[in-house]
Amino acid sequence: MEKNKFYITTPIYYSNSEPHIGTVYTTIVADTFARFYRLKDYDVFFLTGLDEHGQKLARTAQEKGYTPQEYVDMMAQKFLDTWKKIGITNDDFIRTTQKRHEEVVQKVFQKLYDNGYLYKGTYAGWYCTPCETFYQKEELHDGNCPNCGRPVEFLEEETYYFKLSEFGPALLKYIEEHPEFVYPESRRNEVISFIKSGLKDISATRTTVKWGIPVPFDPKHTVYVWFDALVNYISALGYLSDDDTKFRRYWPADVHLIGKDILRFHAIIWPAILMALNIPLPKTVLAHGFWTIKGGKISKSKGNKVDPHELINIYGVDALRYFLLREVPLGLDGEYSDEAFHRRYTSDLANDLGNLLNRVLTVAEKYSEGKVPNPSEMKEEDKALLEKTEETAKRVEEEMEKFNPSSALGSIWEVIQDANRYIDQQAPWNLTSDKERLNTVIYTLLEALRRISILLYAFIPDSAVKIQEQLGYQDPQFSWDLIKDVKIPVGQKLNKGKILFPRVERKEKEEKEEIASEPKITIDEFKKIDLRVAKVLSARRVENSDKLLLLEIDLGDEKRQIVAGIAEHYKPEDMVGKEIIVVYNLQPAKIRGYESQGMLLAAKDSKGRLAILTPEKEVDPGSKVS
RNA sequence: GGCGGUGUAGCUCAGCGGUUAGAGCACACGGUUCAUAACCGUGGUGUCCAGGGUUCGAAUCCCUGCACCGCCA
Repeated sequence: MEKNKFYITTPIYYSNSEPHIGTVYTTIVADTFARFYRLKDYDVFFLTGLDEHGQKLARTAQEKGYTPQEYVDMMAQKFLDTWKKIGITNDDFIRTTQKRHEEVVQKVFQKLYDNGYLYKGTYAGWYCTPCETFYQKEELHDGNCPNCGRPVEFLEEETYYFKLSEFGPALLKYIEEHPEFVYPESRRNEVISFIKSGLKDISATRTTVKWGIPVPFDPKHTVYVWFDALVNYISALGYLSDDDTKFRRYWPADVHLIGKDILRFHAIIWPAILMALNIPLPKTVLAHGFWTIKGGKISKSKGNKVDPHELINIYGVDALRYFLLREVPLGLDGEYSDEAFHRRYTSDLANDLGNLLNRVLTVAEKYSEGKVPNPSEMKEEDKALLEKTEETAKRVEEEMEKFNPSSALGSIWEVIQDANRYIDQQAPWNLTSDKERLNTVIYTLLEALRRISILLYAFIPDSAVKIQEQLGYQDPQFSWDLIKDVKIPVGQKLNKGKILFPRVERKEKEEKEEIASEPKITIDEFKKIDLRVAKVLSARRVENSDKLLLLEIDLGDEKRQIVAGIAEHYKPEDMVGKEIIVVYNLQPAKIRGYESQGMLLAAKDSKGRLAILTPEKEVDPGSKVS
């Protein structure tokens, strides 16, 4: 009988920036599902890759002094290195600059054109040259760019549209008939209400972007990156190419794992393209949440990023995998904190699991010569522990089918807790006068650990392997069937090794940084900070934010806008006309969609009162502060 | 502004019409010594956001308000 297949994808990541906690999260989750279904003997195909086209990327490459191709090659290596380090078991790595991909995109594009799903039109909008972005009239702020506040110009560009508007009813019908198509349900509702609000045709080519795939029937156009990127899911399988065996074998995808930010592309536009191509839709689009830090989004401009490499260096790959998979149910946002990470590591991995392995092997070393002992008849409590592992296997399967690795891990930890309880209750160290019973207890524990290692394999593979090695397996064996059928061989020599999850002393680093007071800086370092007096010309609240004000300020020779987190303390009208102190040479940052070109200085006391710094008497705007 | 979600123990969350509201972590006490100061047991705390309604009965259903979040415009 032919094996069941399981095709899972991650989005292809934009190679503009290096792997970060978000991309690492997505990839680890996908890897866990891939490993899990391989354990269950499915024929798994796990795809990830990179999105390497687009204007933004070409510009970044240029800024860094590379050709676009050199730059994406370099970035691809960084991604591959990271995936290797984390133990990602992808079966292919698609890059949109690969010929195999470009050819398929062109063929797909041609096919859609031939079938009448693409038509030539013009794209009209207000264009902000510095931001290289089109806006619709409603998006503008007082007629200016909502991003940088600068004037925009009305432009028209020739483009080919994809007839998305035709697919609304068919998509709705499909989603209603396939409740598992979008997951979790809250996202499904979002998709439905978006479709019901009416779909518009969507621009699918650009004439101004050169770093992209040329449109075969009109080469002055390139295919818009979103289209280019989506096709990766079938181009990697060889759709419309000479050898399409993989496409025939694996399509449709079982799971497109994505972040919630790209839900519309995957749950609306991509299915519409597939319908236009007359090929089946993916079974499930699974949208996960974001990681936040102290309630805010993780972003470079806030400087609150989490460095996955650093966590791996301190705690190990499996700790990172475990934390990301366990801490938060898939689909919800999760709050990252070093404390939470450390707590998970210490209490779950070190205390519960690592310590269990360690104490069992010590007992075996002391009381059964470091070998798997020969058990005599098992009592109820022995059988109960082993049966629990089988029940847990079923529960893990159920939870994974519901896309909930967090709960799956929760149930595995119940077995680990049971095993800890079992060893306490049986107290093998008190059984030295009853050798038969002692051997049975030790055997039961070793066998339970063997089973636990298989339960854990998809989630924390390195540790699962290490557990089996310590149980004396030369060549660790992982297969879901082995949870019940096979028993650990009597007489097998155990191989107690290093502590699985050694305790990590936290705080050292941070305490040094925080408590050892702030380091002194030199006068030269201080001089790097350019402080200026500015006069507030206008102020208004930033929409959807209680804390932010958008200030337009006069710096003598120039005007700037800054975003300041003072709205809870100052009303916009109070600010107008005030002179403030700003950091003039601060790297601009985008906050809530607005570019902040500086930072104002203010003092906050422990009671939460906030006071803005202002010159003691009026001086000309633009004056330097020193 | 529209649609949707969330608000439960110090923290993270489960429960979503029916006995005295639960789990993990944290905390306290006890046990244990095989173990990574680990493990096991016991224990407490909750105006279940606020107000109103439906019901024999509501954390659970309905309405209103507040707060936060998401999607859209």
